[in-house]
Amino acid sequence: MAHLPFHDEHAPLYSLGQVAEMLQVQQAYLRRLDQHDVVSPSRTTGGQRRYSQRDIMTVQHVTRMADQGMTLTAIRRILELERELAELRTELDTARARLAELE
DNA sequence: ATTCTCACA
DNA sequence: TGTGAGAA
Repeated sequence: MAHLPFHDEHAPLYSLGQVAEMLQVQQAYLRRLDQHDVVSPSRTTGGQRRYSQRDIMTVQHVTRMADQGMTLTAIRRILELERELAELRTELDTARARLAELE
C-alpha cells in the first residue's frame, strides 16, 4: 500500500506565508523557530523556506508548548528528547521481536 | 507579489 | 515578540 509520492509528509511544499496563514501565526514567529533550530524547514535554491506537512505538525506541537509558557530553548530540548524516545521505542520493538523468535 | 535578513523598540 | 526597511 505505498501510494506515496502524492502525499509524502516530508515533501517540502508550503511557503512561509501559506503556513503562517493556515496556522494563524505570524511569519516572524516561524522565522524565529527556524533561527532557534526548533523547526527548520528546507530551503529552495533561492533560499526560501519550504515546509513539509511534518514540519507543519511540529509547528503546531511547538505552538501548544509555547502557549503553555515554555521557552524556545526548552522546546528545542523537548523535541530532541521526543525524537530520542521514539527511536528507543522502535529499537525496543525490534529487540522484543528477536526475543520472540527465540521462543 | 513574496520572502529574505537584520535592526530596533 | 512584533514591525518595518531594504535587498533579492
